[in-house]
Amino acid sequence: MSRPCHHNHQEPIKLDDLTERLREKSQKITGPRQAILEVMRREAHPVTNKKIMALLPDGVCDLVTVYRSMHLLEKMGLVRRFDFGDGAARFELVRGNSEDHHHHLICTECTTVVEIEQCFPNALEKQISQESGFKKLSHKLEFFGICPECQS
Amino acid sequence: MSRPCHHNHQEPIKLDDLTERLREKSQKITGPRQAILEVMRREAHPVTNKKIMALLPDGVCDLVTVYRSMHLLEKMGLVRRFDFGDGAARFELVRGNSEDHHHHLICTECTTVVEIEQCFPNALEKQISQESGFKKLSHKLEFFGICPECQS
DNA sequence: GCCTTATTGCAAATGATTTGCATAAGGAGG
DNA sequence: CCTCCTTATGCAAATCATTTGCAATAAGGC
Ligand SMILES: [Mn+2]
Ligand SMILES: [Mn+2]
Ligand SMILES: [Zn+2]
Ligand SMILES: [Zn+2]
Repeated sequence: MSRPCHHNHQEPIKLDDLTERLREKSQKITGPRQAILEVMRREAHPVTNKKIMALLPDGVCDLVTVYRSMHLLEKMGLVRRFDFGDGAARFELVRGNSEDHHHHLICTECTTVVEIEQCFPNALEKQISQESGFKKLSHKLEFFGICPECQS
Repeated sequence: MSRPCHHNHQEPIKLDDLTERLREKSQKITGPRQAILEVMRREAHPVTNKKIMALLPDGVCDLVTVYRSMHLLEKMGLVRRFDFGDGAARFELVRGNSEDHHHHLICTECTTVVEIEQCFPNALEKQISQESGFKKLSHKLEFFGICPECQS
């Protein structure tokens, strides 16, 4: 069983947040962008551009617009990009503190995804930074395995 | 400064290893495969197919053959695949115990690579396995940062 | 409403990786 | 060595995700 979720899954101010931040940069609040954010809010796990497109009401916009919008939302820090190792990028809405980050556990059989709260220990990352002389360390970490369903 | 390297960088039996394993599966010991392995032995860090192709003596083989060979070597456990987040797969020769694995620290400015010995704590991975019910856990982990050279 | 500027759609370009298929080259057996 | 069967390779073309160019369109400040 998994522990209580630490992420803030209900945060109704996201659309306003978008509006606000877009205005600051004199970017426009368009139908596609709002619709995409609506889709992202409903998703519990990272989704691909293609999937986002499919979840959008018919005719909202072109796939290219989804790509461009995700780049924008990523740059604005509203979504985060993940890589599950199949060639397609996935995005997840950033909820709560944008400093936080988390990882995933993906079933290699059925691609079921579980949100993971454990993270690479900060002390170890600091050690790596010191030993290497590198600054501004970050990491990409995802877990793979076989889910209960697929173990039969 | 980095610590003494724990990897077995001089292991002259690799080609025979290849020969042996290939024979077992009635696969052929071809020029391209031997040449590619020679290239891989000289590389300290993961390299892309394109780079391998460039490091090969002229006319050894086609890029497609490099792709196919790397798939084979990977399946045979002689090389391991890495993903540094730019769309190209990278491969590194497996030296020493094939159970071992390690990670990398990549400079986001100049793509300098440092081999990292720290790994995600086994205890934590076990905990994740128990909490999720997933089996056969593994993980993909790479670090990013700015190298000393690029910090100016 | 008007005007400037950002945004979109659509077609086409990219780049990495894969596939189809006819030809070439291993290597077991003689 | 020579033969034969099977695996490997080259080359061209196909895929797939993602990006770009450009003309047409929509936002939103005034
Ligand atoms: Mn998540
Ligand atoms: Mn390495
Ligand atoms: Zn599963
Ligand atoms: Zn650097």
